[in-house]
Amino acid sequence: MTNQQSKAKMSRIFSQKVYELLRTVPKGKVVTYGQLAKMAGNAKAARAVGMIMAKNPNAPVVPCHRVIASDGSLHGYSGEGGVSTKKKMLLSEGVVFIGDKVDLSQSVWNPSR
DNA sequence: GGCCTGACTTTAG
DNA sequence: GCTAAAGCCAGGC
Repeated sequence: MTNQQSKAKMSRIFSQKVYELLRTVPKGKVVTYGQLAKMAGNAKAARAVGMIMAKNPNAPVVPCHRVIASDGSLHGYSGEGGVSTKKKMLLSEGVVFIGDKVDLSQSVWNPSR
């Protein structure tokens, strides 16, 4: 899938694309809202992405806990324990944390790889 | 069809 | 370095 997953996903709505992209994020890696938004089609739709995650209709199939802010800090988590649990899960997956933030230098997911 | 909300991001003070 | 405000987008009512 070197290319943009084809135009098949293009037909899908923004939220659907976000779910698909997030689902492709490997364990131990995280992605920022802005990154997801850009991959979904709109780099400025980071807010919309957050709202979609908040609704999280695909909770079990979408690792929403792998989505973090642009600076690596975690934000509201609708799950149990909130961001605390979110951070814990990421740590369990191998994500490197620096204090309360994620080490973007190592744990940020790159679609190129 | 229009207004409000929200898990964001960036720039300025 | 931290806090505050403005801007942009999609979804829900």
